[in-house]
Amino acid sequence: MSVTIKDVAREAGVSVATVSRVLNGSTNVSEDSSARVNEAISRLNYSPNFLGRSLRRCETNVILCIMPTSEHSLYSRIVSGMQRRADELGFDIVTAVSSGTSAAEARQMNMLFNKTVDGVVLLSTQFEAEELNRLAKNYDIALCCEGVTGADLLTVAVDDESAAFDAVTTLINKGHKDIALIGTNSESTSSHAREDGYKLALEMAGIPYREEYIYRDTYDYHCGGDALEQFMSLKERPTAIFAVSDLLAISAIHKASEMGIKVGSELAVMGFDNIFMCEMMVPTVSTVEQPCGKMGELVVEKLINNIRSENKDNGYYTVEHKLILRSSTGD
Amino acid sequence: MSVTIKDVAREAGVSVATVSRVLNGSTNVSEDSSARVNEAISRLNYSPNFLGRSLRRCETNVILCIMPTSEHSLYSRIVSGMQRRADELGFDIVTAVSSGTSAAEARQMNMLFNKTVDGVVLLSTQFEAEELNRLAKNYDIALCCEGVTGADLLTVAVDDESAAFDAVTTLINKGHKDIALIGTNSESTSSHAREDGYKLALEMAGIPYREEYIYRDTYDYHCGGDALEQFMSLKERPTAIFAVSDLLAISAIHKASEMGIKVGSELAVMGFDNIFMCEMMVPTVSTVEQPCGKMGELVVEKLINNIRSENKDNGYYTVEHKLILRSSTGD
DNA sequence: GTGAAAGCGCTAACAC
DNA sequence: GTGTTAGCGCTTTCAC
Repeated sequence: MSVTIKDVAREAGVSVATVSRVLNGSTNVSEDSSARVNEAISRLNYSPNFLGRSLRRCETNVILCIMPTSEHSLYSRIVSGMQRRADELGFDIVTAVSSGTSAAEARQMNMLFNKTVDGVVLLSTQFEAEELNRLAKNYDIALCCEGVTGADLLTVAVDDESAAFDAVTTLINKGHKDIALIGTNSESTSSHAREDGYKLALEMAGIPYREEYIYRDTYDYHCGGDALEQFMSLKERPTAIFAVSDLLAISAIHKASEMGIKVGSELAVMGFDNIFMCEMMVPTVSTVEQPCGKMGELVVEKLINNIRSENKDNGYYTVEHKLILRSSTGD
Repeated sequence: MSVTIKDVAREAGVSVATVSRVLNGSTNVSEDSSARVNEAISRLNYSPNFLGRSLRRCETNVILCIMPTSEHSLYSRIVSGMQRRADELGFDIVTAVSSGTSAAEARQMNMLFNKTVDGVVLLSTQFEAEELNRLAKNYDIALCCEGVTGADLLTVAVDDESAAFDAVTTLINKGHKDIALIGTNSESTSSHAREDGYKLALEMAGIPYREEYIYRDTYDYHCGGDALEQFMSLKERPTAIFAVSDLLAISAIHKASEMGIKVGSELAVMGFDNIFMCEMMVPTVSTVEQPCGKMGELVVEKLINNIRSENKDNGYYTVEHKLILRSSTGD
């Protein structure tokens, strides 16, 4: 059916070994042979079978990126960065969406076990630290964007606590004292770290922590609006809100707008992630930007190093965040 | 290094053939052997090498979905549908992002040529019809969401012309006569078909087509706002706008809001696609919904049929669209 | 500079 | 019901 290296060899009048040498850029081939092989290749429209090659070489040069959803511009941008660097290093990136379920994630991890891919990058995971540590012993796995407490494997992420600290401190410097937090009950470490940063910022400014200014639910869109409703039902309404994700911030802004509250002047709102929508909203949304492209590049580079090397780097690499101030905080 | 079928065979005290039979659910294995093999498998934590299997079977049971961007909820939802159906049929879906460049797309198509995947679904493509027809002769390729004029291969999409016709007719039925169009100059067939639907709706209602009510640029976000500015500079401003994509509609709404124009009452805006953001905007955005999940399921099912069969189905399958009316049209 | 041949891990045809 | 073996397409050692 398909044209193989044998066909090329026959067509070029050389052995398969010579064809293979040409394919892999070996120097030990005469110009004449090389030319005849290349000619045969294009004449037959030959494309090497990577299954054979990978089986023989015990490597695929493919990295799988598993993400909970592809509907998050944060992830898309990380993947773009991964692709950029992978391309330079001769690797391909393929992605799979786990929908945040451990069943799907486990199934997709099979591609690692059955040698379909050389390594995996997890953008947020359902696996426990223990399980990850066990897996990382035998396979090349990395976390990106979202660390796991207690997991001892290659990780690239922003310093969530310090980023949240900066965000809230910015609100404080604008004169706000009554600052509410929209957090989550999820097990995600980033959510907790951002909450820690919020608390620290208040503490450093000598502002008392008030339990009624904290709303915790899930990352689901409607929770932002729910939080806002609750905050606005308080006697002492907050004048500013820090949400641990842009989507929650946007939902809160949406609800505020419905309630006739002027976001930007009457109420300041700050999100986290800098998703595209932040610029499209009315008002535009202030937020903390994660350097997605850079995170993707870095994690791929480190992971490929691990794939190629014996002694694994299981470091935790922190990348710089950046505050983006827009209309929702009156900027 | 890795544990292979041989190790399992030795451990279980049987031949590799028997292990293979157990692995593949053959009935011709005694209960005793089967039990011993399964025991050995779990004792050794064995996972079959898919490179070996795929090489031997000449199939991978993996389908690649190439998309121009992963930052479009439309595509994410299509992929979800693809995964759902693929899972039922024993296939895996992996995705790759071409960024809308033919270079990346061509590189990703290599996975088809080098046997890394069994088939490809293209969600919008840079390939010409001719090229696609040539490729489809030898490989299993399908288009989803976006057809290509003159391409004779398996395609699943909505009837863009009829969908746009319905959208514009809805505006007309609301009493609008001055209806502008935000289209594109892109080569995408869907954009053109939607423009045709717009024209047809006007024609059927006896409303004259006015060139100054047409704005064509790219799918880029800012173009919606640019269009709105131009429309509002006209002496006779349109009272309604139909945009060929939600992003363009949202951009126009954003700009209108900046200009103090009340969208929903003073100006009706209708988009296309029903992306998540439609519900998050203030006002929420009326639009035409494409049945993404269904399209994904259908295209995967048909493509797998093609992969498994000799005579290829290169039909063009149309799925039903649905109008979603929200605040931006005063609903 | 080149070819013959072994073997990567697996499945399936064949023999018993 | 089970084992032996050829061979999928490729790379790479070894010999020349």
